[in-house]
Amino acid sequence: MDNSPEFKAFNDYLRSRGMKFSQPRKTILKLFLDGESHKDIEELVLEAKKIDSLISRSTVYRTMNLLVICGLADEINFNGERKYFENVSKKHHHDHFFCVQCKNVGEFHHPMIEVLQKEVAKKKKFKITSHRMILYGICGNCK
Amino acid sequence: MDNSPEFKAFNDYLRSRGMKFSQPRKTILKLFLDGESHKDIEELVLEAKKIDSLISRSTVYRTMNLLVICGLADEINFNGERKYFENVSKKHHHDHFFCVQCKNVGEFHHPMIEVLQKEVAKKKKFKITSHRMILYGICGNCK
DNA sequence: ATTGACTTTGATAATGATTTTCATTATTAT
DNA sequence: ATAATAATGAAAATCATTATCAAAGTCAAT
Repeated sequence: MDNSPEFKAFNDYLRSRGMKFSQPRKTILKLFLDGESHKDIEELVLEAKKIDSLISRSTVYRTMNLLVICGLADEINFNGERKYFENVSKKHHHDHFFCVQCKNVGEFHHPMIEVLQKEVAKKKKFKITSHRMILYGICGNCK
Repeated sequence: MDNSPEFKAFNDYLRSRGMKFSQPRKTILKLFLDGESHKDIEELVLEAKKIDSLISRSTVYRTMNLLVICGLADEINFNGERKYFENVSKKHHHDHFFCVQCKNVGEFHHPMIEVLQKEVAKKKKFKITSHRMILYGICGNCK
C-alpha cells in the first residue's frame, strides 16, 4: 500500500512543491484507493473518522482536491448535487451508466465512440481536454 | 410569441392545476425562448430585470423549475457549479461542447454515436432513459 | 363593487456542499 | 533549539439554490 504507484506519485507531487505527505493525507489516500470505485466526500469522511476520529471534513476536502489537481483522482458530477471521486491511475478511461433508481454506477468503454467524438471536435475546431458521457436509466438489477 | 406552442403548452399546464400565467412568468418564458440556446439563472435574471426591474431572482428560479417540470425546459449541469436551461421542445436531441475557458456552450449531434450507445446499453442489460455527453475543452475562439 | 379563497410575489432566511480563514500545532532545515 | 514554513481543525464565509412568510394580486361568487 505504502509502495503503490499512487502513494509514490502523491508523495513525489507533494515533496516537489515543499508539501508534506502527512498521516491524514496517507489515510485519506488509502481510503480513496480501497473499496468501491466511486466515493463521495461523505463516505470518505465517515471512513476516515473510523480510522482517526480527529480527521476533519476540511482535510478530506483539501486532500481530495490535491488528488484531483495532481491527476490521481477524477471528479464526476452525476446529478449536480455532490461530487464523486474515482481512481484515475490504474484503470483506463471509461464512461458511466447511472441507474436513476438505485443510484448505482456502472462503467463501460467503447473505442469507436471515442474516435467519433474526436472527429466531431475536429470538425468544430474544438480542442478536447476531457469528456464525459453518462447513460441514465434502469440497470439490470432494478428491471 | 404569445401564440407559440410553448406559450400554449405552459398556459395549459398552469391552468390545468389552478395556477396562473402571470406577467412575470410570461416575461421569463419569452426570455428563455429567445436568443441563445443555453441560459443560466444569472443571465435570465439580468435580462428580466431590464424588462421589469421588479422581477425577483426567486421568481426566475421558480418559473424555470416549472418549465422543467412541465417538460418545456431541460436542465444541464456542465461544471457542477450552476445549472443551464435549454429549450427542449423545438429542436431534436443533441450533445454539448463546453469551453472551460469562456464557459460557452456548443452543440453537436452524431447519429452513429447514439447507435453505439444503444448497443453498449443492450449488451449490459441497461435500459437507457436519457443520456448526456459533454466534450470539455477549448473552443475555436479561445485558442 | 366587495368579499373571501386562492395563487403569486419579493425580500429574506435557510440550506447544503464546498472553500476560506485563522489561530494552533507539527515538521523540517539550520 | 530555533526559526521558517506547512498542515490541521473549527468556525466563518461563499455560492447556488430552496423554503418561508407577509403583502399584493387574481378571480369567481355574491
